[in-house]
Amino acid sequence: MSTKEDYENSRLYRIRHSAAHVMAEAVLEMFPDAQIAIGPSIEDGFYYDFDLPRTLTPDDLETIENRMKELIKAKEDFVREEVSAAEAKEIFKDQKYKLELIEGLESGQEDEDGNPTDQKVPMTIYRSGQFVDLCRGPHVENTSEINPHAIKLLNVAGAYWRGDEHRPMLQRIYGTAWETKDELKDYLWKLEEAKKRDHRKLGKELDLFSSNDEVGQGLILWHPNGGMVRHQIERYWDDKHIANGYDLVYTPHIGKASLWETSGHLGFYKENMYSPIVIEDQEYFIKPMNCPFHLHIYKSQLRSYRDLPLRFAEKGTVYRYERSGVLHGLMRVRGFTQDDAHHFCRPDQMPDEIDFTLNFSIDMLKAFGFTDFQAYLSTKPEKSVGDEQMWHDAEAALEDTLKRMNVPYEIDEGGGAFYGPKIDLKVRDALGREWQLSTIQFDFNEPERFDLTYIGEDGKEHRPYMVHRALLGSMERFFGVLIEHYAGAFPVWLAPKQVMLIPIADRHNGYAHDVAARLKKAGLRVSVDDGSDRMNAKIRNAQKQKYPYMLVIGDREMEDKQVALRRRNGDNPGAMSVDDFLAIALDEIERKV
RNA sequence: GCCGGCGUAGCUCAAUGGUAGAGCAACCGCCUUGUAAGUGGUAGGUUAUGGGUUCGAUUCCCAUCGUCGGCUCCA
Repeated sequence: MSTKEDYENSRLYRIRHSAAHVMAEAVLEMFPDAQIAIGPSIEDGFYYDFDLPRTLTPDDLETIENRMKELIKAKEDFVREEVSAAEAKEIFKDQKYKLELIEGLESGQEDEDGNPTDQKVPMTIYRSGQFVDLCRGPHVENTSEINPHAIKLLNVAGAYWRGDEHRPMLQRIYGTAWETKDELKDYLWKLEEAKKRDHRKLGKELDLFSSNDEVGQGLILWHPNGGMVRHQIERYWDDKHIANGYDLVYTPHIGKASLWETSGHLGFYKENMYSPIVIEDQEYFIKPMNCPFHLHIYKSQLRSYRDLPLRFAEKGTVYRYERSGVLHGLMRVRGFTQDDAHHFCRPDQMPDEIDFTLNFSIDMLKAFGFTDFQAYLSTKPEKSVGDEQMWHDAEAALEDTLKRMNVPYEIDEGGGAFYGPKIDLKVRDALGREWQLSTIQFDFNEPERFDLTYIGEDGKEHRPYMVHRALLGSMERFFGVLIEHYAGAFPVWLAPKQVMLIPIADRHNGYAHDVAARLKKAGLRVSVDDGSDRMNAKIRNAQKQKYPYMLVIGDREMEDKQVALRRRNGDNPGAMSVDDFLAIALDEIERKV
């Protein structure tokens, strides 16, 4: 895997950045009064932000793309020039966003994209054809290095100037660029493939879940098929937790305002919480997190150092206000169930506890078929509680674990929660996309606020350390990721329906039902298609529903007391005894393949 | 929340300023079938909701709701 720096030094990066300039040139030809903002390379492509007199249409994109191809063929050189602030201001005198960037550069506080920096960047411009941009580069030497058959404009979207919602909304054109036509083709294929795997589409096709106008946005209805997958996930999860020193707990969905005062949520998290409900003159809030309840379970009795670590786990359903525009299928919802747990331990146990948690997390994700992980260590944010030393120690402890366990990680400076630093784990799915699932978070805040203690060896009260963690993240998001990872073809152990029996003619129905009963008794999830369709149609339907096993039953099978196995991947092992099939199925379930 | 697109039958999608159409699914038949769609028929829509323009709106305009692509924010 190449790093970010490698990418920034790559030819592809220069090609994309240069393509962004060419695009801006084409747009400026079309709209001479356009105000241009910034246009960098990004993963898989580039964009440029514009302030235009009217909104762009898909037709405009085609026009712009065609013009770009002409400009590329014009073989224009990219010419770099270093300029003074005054010269820059003269060149960009009609470009208000550029002038703003120039001021930032001049102050030495910002780079040419307006990001804070502590080193003063020399002011440079790049010219290509009629176009000139304030830009650090680098670029290709000449537009001819951009392959006109390997670029494509993808879509237009709104984007705030400098990503700030209080500033003007600009129009952003996204494009992609590659070195060769084939690479572009591969990329577009990947986009198509991603569309096919979209969990929202598969959720409908496989009848897994839905959401509904009348219920409310961001609130998920799990249908029987989705419910079965979830049940299997949860069953495995429960067993694993019990086997690994966790206690399962259950807590209510609402709690009194004073609870959330104590926890600090009303101080730090209120904008994500729903309005209170009033019961007998007392305000109650729907929980956005489970921790305060778990803390009270801890506090329900005196704890000895011998009791620690304590691990309370709960699949706790929480509700958070999310702005309507951010909701997305199962990935971002307003009501979700976290696979939550809180660990309480002595300070000396903390390193082991973190090691354990990260290990457990990775094992859990591996069981579901994820093998490629990337960790992010998030450090102290601006708004935070706890003293510097605690933060430093905790961050060091987390980092030590990552190093010990050899998990590749990046530091997300200032990305921690207000109450402590955290490790987030992202998994890479079958298409190479990253999803954030696990999070392991230190908490300096709540043990203090709730005055948690344990009695130490010395007979005195001590403050325990606390870790929050969610491994799958939330059942909703995890399910969404699972659907996309497997394109709906879940491993047998998770598949909502495992076996479809396909009698060829009506006279085989009785035997098919007998076989079904036998398989059900062995614990398999079995259906019988005893309708009047032809066998071919029955197979097609079962394939589309992604049944892992189809068992065809005709005269021969009935005669020999067998079943003819067909797998959803098209493999056709043929006739075998019911016991042989059962052995295969149960083995694959056991091995989670 | 913001910018832009979209909302027609359970699903996928047509069509038009003048009574809304197909395929699949559903239902009722016929066929009794050997590894991805046998066949005939029936039924199904106040064109998301509420206003407005118009002789007439599903089509044009506005608002609301939902949804999609992004931005910002996150499990």
